[in-house]
Amino acid sequence: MPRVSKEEKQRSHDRILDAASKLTREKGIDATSVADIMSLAGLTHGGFYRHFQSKDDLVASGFRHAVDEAVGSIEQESSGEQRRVARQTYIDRYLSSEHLDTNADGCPIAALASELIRKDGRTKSEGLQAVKRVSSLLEDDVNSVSGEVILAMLIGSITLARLSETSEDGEALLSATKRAIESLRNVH
Amino acid sequence: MPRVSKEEKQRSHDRILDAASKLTREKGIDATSVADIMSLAGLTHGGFYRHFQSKDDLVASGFRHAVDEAVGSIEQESSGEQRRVARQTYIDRYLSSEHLDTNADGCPIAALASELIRKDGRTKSEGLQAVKRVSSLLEDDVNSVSGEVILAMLIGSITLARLSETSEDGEALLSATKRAIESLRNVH
DNA sequence: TGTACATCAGTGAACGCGCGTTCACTGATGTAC
DNA sequence: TGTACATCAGTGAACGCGCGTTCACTGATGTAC
Repeated sequence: MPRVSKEEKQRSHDRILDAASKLTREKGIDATSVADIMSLAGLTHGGFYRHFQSKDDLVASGFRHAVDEAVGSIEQESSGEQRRVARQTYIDRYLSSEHLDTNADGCPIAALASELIRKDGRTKSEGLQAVKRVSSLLEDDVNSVSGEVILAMLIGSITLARLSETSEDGEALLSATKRAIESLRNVH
Repeated sequence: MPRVSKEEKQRSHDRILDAASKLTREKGIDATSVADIMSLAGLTHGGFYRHFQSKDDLVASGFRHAVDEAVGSIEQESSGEQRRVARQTYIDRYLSSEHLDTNADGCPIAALASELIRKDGRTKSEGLQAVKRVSSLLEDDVNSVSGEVILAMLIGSITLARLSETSEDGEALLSATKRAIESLRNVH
């Protein structure tokens, strides 16, 4: 059957990126194999190296892809009221019960945090950049609570909520975190 | 040379537990092999199954061991002023620059969070219990901010601090989190 | 526009490697008399 | 207390397996004339 057109190759490339981005968030980086990813993308593992240099390369690209999807559109809202609304929407979605069950489509930083810490090279660097991007998105000009602290609360909260015994407990924690963030905003 | 006395076996057992507890926090669960652990404990891998039923069994036990070491003594302080002091000491140490660099001796929940979420069986259950124990330790009777929210802030904060480009950035985030926790305490 | 040929996306078998686990073995420890 | 024997902690080779990566191959795509 092969070879395949340039357009078809680009579509394959995108599917591999999507598959990697979701599978790594769902099962973790180490537990996701190249063959799993290719299979989800509807291909066999042998063709992988026509698209990426290595698994590490794909993981870094897949992570970046996930971050772009999560915050890319919000970053466009350059300032003022629209930015404020987008930020609040982001927080509300982050602390929603949907985000609690859907790791595969959820925040890539939260999903991969303890693996990212131990990575190096491009994957680590994409992790650092992601934290910066989301932090600056959450930065609020009118008061002094930093975007990084808010992000820490979001990540810690969704992580612990996923380590709760029941989804009710998890949702209660997410709500409590939301109230805490609002309290912090009103302090200064 | 073998066999070895009961006391000697107990010492081996403890060394294996210690080694597992540190190595998994340092390198992650999947990236730590049974042979690595046995080697750090001064033994060869073959003897492992005289001590534990499986790697999973050891990981769960090692995690429990780490949690006991971290909070066991503080849990003894049953109430009142001593408890309050112990809790503040815990938070100060958690948000210290020492904790930033020493993953192997640091909070096991933060070190393994995104791996624990995906585990099942005893390891997952030890993770759930650990969150409960540390949360209730951080619960403050005099005001309404829950222990779980504080723990979420601690875990999110140390994780992001470890994903900072410089240790100065990391320490700044830890300090900012400390101030945020104090603000929350004074709100209600 | 049509033809001849080079390219290369995708396939599936194969590679070397490290993993968790098993096993035959050793010899000091523990126990029964 | 001393002796004979069973137990079993620890060793190191071996197992089957899945992994990331490589490779010869196929045949449609892309290109040069």
